[in-house]
Amino acid sequence: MKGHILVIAEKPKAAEKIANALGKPIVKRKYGVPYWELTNGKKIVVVPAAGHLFGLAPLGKGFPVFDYEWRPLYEIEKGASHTKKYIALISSLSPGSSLYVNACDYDVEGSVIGYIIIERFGDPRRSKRMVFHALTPDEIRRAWNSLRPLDWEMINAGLARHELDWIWGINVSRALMHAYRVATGKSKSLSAGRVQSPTLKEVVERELAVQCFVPEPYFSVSLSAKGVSLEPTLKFETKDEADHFISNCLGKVVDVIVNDERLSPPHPFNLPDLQMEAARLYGFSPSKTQSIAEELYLDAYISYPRTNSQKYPKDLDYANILKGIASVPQYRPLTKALFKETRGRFSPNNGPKDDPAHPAIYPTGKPPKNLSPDHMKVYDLIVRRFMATLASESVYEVTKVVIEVNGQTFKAVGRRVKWKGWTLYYPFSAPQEKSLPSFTKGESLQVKCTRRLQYTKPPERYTKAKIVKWMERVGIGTEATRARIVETLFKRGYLKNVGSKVYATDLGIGVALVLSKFFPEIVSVELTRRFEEDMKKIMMGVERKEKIVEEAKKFMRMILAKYKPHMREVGEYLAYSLGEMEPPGRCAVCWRVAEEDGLCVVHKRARDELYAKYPVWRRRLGLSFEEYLKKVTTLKQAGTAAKEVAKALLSEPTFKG
DNA sequence: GCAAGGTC
Ligand SMILES: [Zn+2]
Repeated sequence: MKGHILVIAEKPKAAEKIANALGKPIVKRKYGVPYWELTNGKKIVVVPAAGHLFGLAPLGKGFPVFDYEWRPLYEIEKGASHTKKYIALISSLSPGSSLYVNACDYDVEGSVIGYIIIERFGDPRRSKRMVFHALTPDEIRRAWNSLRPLDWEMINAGLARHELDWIWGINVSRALMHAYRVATGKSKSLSAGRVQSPTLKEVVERELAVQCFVPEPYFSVSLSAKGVSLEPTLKFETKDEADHFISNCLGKVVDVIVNDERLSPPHPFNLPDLQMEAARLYGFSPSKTQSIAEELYLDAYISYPRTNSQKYPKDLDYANILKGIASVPQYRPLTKALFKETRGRFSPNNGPKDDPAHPAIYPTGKPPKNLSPDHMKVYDLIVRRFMATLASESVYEVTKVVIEVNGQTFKAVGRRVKWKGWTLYYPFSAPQEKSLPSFTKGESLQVKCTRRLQYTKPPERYTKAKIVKWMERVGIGTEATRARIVETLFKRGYLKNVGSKVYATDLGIGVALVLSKFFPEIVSVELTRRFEEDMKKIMMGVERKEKIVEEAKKFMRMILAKYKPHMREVGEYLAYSLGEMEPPGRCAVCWRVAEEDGLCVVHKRARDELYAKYPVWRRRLGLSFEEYLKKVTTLKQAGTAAKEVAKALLSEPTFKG
């Protein structure tokens, strides 16, 4: 066969590794993009993509819209101008190729990235799929020697994912924007989607739970002996019950147990864990941590960061990486200790989580140079975590003193380090040490009992990092997209930050309510499960992509037909949420539109909570309803909406007279 | 102008 073989990689770094594994390449440049040429029996040209180079775009204007086509990303997306040079390079090197090899990551998106390129500039009939599970020389050569036919099942599953997300996202977004325009004559960027809308709903639900929260009173009794607090703290419903307990506070030490507690090293970092730790320790937002990690990766300090894996690659050269790390003075004592305790035999504490295309995050060993303080913080987390995953268990001597008071057992716990193990390298999640005074088995002692009137706390608000973690837990979005989608919700004005805490705005609450009513599917994580099942069917060959997409269009037409008569009503509701229009029937407490009993959704929920919690307060504290409402208005634990309703009720004639 | 998904 004449002509060269064109190998298409997903990104420049992968292209370079593939070329180096297949022979002795010469690196060339065209349009500012590197590519690699080599001879291995035949002439091989390895070219990089930069992720997706093409995307779906509508054919024609209007709403609803069901016609679309694949177009170059730089034509349809702001901020994608860099893709132009990659497309130019690939289109210029494609003619005359005898074979096209899709060597993108082995997942559905990689299959789509390579396929669209081949379909545009090459020929699917003269194409192969290269399947590798790590970018190591051996694995790449193995994959090269067993090229597979084009993977139509994965391609079609991936194309279906793109089309389904587009059909749902674009149409429901336009449904919101058109409603707003019908009502106000103005235009505004509003959006909805399979991933962002369930996330918005979750944060809005938390917002309402906090705003409407009415605490419950209880009496706590905390115990201490010899100045050490005992666990657990007791909770009583009434003062009498608590007083009954503290009337006799004589304790007896029934046991003193000394045990070794062994703590396993942490798992290797995947992106969500890194984002969580950087947020916990340094207050970094997930998108900030991600962009720093991406820059460290592009400068070759760390491996690929957009991964869910908690497993290092099989034949990673740990010793070599550690030698590189040792060139930084502050790490040298640590690498030395690690070589000593492992005797150079490294076995990481790999975790359970996997990724179809990339291993866990690890440092490459390249000595850091001129890193900004923030880059250094993320780099430091990655290096220390890497060493900790290779280190031994840490061992604590744990002393448990069991004390009986009034027939109930309590304990005081002391903790002392016996062997630091992994906490030497990664001290950020080491348990606190605590020393105890001496207790003797059989000893009688006076226990100090303190009774306090306390109030239950509202649920905690999300931080950006916790939202990303929630998305991961319920299985929506990917490592590459979660942080960005959270930022999108902020950009739309649906969410805002107060300090590090996330609040839903009135617009966010309004959009979530509208979507829940008219497009309940899009605010549910179940839509993602349905997409996944559809993709599985396509991959197994039991269903055709065309049929799945047609069904989605049919369903969308149906729900949009039901929605259309309500457009003005929805648009006005959004305008009320933005404070741009005055609702005809206002909430008795705020400016929102009244839904029921003269109250908006928020204040109605707060009122229901107030009525539901009163019996508890009457029983426990013997308060009248009026006394209860007055008390609620003074509590910091109570939500703002709950306080507002309590004040409104107090100003009613019943209480005034 | 809107999604979610890649990656610079
Ligand atoms: Zn209200």
